[in-house]
Amino acid sequence: MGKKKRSYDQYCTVARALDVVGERWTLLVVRELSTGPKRFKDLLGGLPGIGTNLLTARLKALEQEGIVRRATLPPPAGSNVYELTELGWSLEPVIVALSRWGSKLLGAPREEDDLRPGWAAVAMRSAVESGAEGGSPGVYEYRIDGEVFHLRVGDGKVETRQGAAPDPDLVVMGEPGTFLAVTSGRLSPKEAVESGALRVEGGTEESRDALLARYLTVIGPAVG
Amino acid sequence: MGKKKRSYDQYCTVARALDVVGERWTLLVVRELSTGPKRFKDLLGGLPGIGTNLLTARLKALEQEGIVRRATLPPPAGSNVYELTELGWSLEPVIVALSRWGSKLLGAPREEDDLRPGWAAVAMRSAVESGAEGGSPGVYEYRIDGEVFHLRVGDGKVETRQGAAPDPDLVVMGEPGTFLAVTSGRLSPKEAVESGALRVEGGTEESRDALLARYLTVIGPAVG
DNA sequence: CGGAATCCTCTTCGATACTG
DNA sequence: CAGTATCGAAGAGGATTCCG
Repeated sequence: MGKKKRSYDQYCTVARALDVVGERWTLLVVRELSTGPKRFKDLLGGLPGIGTNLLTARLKALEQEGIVRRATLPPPAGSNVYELTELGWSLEPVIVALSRWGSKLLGAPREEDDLRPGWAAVAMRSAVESGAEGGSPGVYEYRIDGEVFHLRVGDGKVETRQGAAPDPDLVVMGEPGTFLAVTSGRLSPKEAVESGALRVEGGTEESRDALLARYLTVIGPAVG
Repeated sequence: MGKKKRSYDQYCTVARALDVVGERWTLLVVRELSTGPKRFKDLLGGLPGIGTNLLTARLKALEQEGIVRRATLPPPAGSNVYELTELGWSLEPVIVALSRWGSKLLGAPREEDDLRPGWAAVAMRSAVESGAEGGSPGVYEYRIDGEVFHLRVGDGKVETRQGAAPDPDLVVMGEPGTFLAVTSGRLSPKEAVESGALRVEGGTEESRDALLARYLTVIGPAVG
């Protein structure tokens, strides 16, 4: 019994995209994988509220569409993980556009809201000025509530990945909520640093201010 | 009886965006309005398969979120229409990103697919090179299967609207399928014009080639 | 014309329990 | 750890009806 997938049946680029990634949870799975490969369990942790059956179903569908692929991490890890294919990575602009738009709506956290460091990392990636994609190259490490990410800007590309950077220009530390307050425009990066809500390390003592200045030209509120 | 809206309950910019526009049909309603205000009946026509009850529900939700507003067209039309608010228009990058990604997936039309001129117009808008948003200003009129749209590029903005342009630089005519073949990269604009699948008018006989050349620098396949 | 409301069926979702 | 299985609840789809 081939369960025919539900489709809008419209010969339209937008509808076709939504046929594939428009179902509930699907783009959030892509969001989780947009910082790097993850195990089933990690995905569950980053998607509170999804059922195991639904996550399985979404991953299976995404694999079938060529957006996600299963892989085994090189030793010594050796874990089975899910990762984005090239087609999957090409959804980045969609995630970024949604994140930038969502920044406008993001007020203060609500009582019932969950919050994960990875979500802050995704928001910070979308806060990189699109004009900066050509210039202002650099590698910035984020330590958010114990989890580590890095943002790499250069060669016309911007990427955020889980894990430490080999040799970051700058390290920025803080709570997830602080990073999100910055991307949503409720807190300026400058203020955040001055108040100590964000701590900055890296470079020599003399170069730190210059590095920070450069970093501040790269990021900005995602709103706008 | 406040039916509490379903939410991901994540303090995340992407999840917040999807809380608001992630439901089935919602972004397609926005797509329809992205070429200008429309009456309920026109929306139904542009969204084959949606029920009147569901369209009503989506419009009501969008209105409540401040994305859509009801308006009355100035005389002599006087129709009651739905139009995007400023917040609604700011969803353009999301529609464009989805359209560009969907262009990769769009093969030949399937048996069961519907096809509307407006969908081709949306795809053509997303095919405008992002680099062109600063330069190459111009107004291009599309006549697609009897319906008229125009694309305006300039001042760092790109917009497609229903209706004729007052004084277009160029008029391009053709079937919806042809426009979509161009945006999906299966047919080069140059070939389309040379084969007569797209007809071009406007300018003087001497300036037409220059205009067309300029137009071709503005658009390109949305894929990529 | 421009919706809103109702009814019924089907699919999808969400939560939990269970298994290799 | 990585999923399957199951089942009640919610949402979607389609038709039809009602209302101003």
